[in-house]
Amino acid sequence: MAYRPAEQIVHKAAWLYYTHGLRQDEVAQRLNISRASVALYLRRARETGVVNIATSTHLFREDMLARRLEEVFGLDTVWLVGREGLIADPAAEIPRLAANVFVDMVRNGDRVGVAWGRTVYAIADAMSYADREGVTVVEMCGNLGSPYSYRPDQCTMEIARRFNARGLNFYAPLVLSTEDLAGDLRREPVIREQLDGIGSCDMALFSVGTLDADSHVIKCGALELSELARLKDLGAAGVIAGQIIDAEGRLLDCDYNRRVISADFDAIRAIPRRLMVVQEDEKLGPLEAAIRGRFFTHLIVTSTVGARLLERAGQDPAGATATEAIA
Amino acid sequence: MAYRPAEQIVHKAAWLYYTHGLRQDEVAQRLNISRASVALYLRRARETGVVNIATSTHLFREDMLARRLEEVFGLDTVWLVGREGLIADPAAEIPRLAANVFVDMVRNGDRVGVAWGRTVYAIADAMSYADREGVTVVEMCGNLGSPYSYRPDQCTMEIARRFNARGLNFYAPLVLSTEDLAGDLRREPVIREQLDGIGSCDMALFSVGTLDADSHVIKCGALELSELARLKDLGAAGVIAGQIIDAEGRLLDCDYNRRVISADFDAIRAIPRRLMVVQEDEKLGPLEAAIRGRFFTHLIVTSTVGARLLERAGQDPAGATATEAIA
DNA sequence: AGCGGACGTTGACTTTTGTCAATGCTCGTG
DNA sequence: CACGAGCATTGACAAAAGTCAACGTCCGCT
Repeated sequence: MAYRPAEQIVHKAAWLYYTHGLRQDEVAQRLNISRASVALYLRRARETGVVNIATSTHLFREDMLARRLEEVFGLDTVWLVGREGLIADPAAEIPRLAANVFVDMVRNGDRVGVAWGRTVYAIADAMSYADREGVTVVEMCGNLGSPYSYRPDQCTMEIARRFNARGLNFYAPLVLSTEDLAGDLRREPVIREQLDGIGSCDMALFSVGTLDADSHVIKCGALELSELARLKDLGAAGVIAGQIIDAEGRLLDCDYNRRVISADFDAIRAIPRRLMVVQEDEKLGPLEAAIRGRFFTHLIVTSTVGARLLERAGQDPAGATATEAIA
Repeated sequence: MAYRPAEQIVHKAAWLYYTHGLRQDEVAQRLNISRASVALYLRRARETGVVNIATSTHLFREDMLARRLEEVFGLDTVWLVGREGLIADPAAEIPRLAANVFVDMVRNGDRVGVAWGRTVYAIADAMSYADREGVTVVEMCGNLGSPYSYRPDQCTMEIARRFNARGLNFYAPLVLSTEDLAGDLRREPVIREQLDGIGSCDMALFSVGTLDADSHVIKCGALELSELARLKDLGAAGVIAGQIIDAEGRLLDCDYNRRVISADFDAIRAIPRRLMVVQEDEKLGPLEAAIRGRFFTHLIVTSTVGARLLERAGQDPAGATATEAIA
């Protein structure tokens, strides 16, 4: 990456200020510029990721509930947003927390798969810029012109931009009109290659979708409202990377799924670190399905959902009281 | 790790201030404490690693020289400290840069091997505290009561402390009086286990030592001054983790090496990311030997040394002029 | 119970940082 | 070549953050 000389001075100012601990006026003197410029450069340094300020997310891991969830469901790490007294609405805090955790989980050279949805976009939005090197962000599902929200490819690209990374979009729609066409397309070398590339990711970021009249797959037009009832009868329980799963987390055997171009579930599960982020308390059911399908290793949810998960798994959510006590 | 309630408020203040972007007085109001306390907590948050401020090290990777070195010697990443006009003495900047790079390279759950030396200790000293989880720091060589400087085990422990990590020290001296004793000790299960654990590290940090009257191994008493001449005749070129290597980077066949308890070279090379840091321009020779022995994948040196390495490898250090131009 | 020390907290003051309108500079265009 | 748009830079002022002595509180000890 060619270095614009203008950026050089920003790096120098940031290094002197943040690493050497000089004051702005000292930095100004050292670099022969005004202090106002130093202040300006430092702001730019923070905004562009030349300087990265990360805050510990321990706050959201500190109660017993999180540890119990990790233990009971065999997860790597669980973060819970409860009533820490930080903000009125826990759900609103989730993308911010997820962005912090996500940025921390991605390192130089990583290949990162992202699925899309409202939550994922909110995370992208809350992410700080970071000066990673050699990161690749790959889309985990086909594309879709979402009329009311952000498109999957925009989502991928936005995240890539924040990591100074290369963004790889799928050259295919998420869902096609016929099974045959989807099959043909999947066999196309370009598409094949993209699908195969998902399994070699180092980490993944996604959410799980619901299946209701106002859920994402419906609203963005991937799925017809009329198909919904029949799918539910077949046992549809949630949506992962644009594909419908049953209550056990298996790919539902249905016409819709056969017309979809998206990541293979085994490929997803082959990714070592998979961060699942769920904002809404209403997604409890789909989340349980996703757990059974072993789709993720790291989880961020509200403590309400955390407690319910344990309850419904026949576990006493002991420590829930501790959570409440935090406030 | 049990959470002292006092720390909780520090985390909360840091989260609100750094992640939500509130002002100190707003944080104070939200947490029902005085603004002065908020300022205090925030400082503590920074000092203890609850908040981590990392500055990009791009500044030290920007010239062609670094890229040429990576290419010619097959290294992963090279950072060069030249005359960026930041500080008078490039060598003094190296531990600071190395500390930044090192902290960035270690992630949760990593097992990190550290060798010791003046440089490694200087790095430990310059490191910020970070709130890593599940990190283990293992000593890569036996111990030694260094009269004039820090001991290997102190070095390991200090680094562990900064990562909130577990530190594993070697339960053996670096060098013994007889070959037999060293052999027996190496075969002891406790020691065997520690030696074996080195190969399973995720990353390593070390420097290379010289062999002169005033070099580290001599000064700390590991090696007798009287032995030096004979070792040089045998082809001794440098020191890696307390062991002597020849110009080709191979373990020198000598009495001293047979009496040493330290990491096996193949185990070191089995570690995927190995950061070599060299402060002194005088270590050019030992460094070349270390390169030939493929001891490291990442390198931090002065640009003077960088240029010389290329020259002596028969490469024109083009771009050196570019380096100078930076100032 | 009384005492003393250590440590956490705060208000008031100082220093440092953020901001913004005004100015200067560069470069493409008529 | 002159002009002006757009952007970088700066000085001066306002806002925010840092500091510290004084005070309060808790806890162990006599």
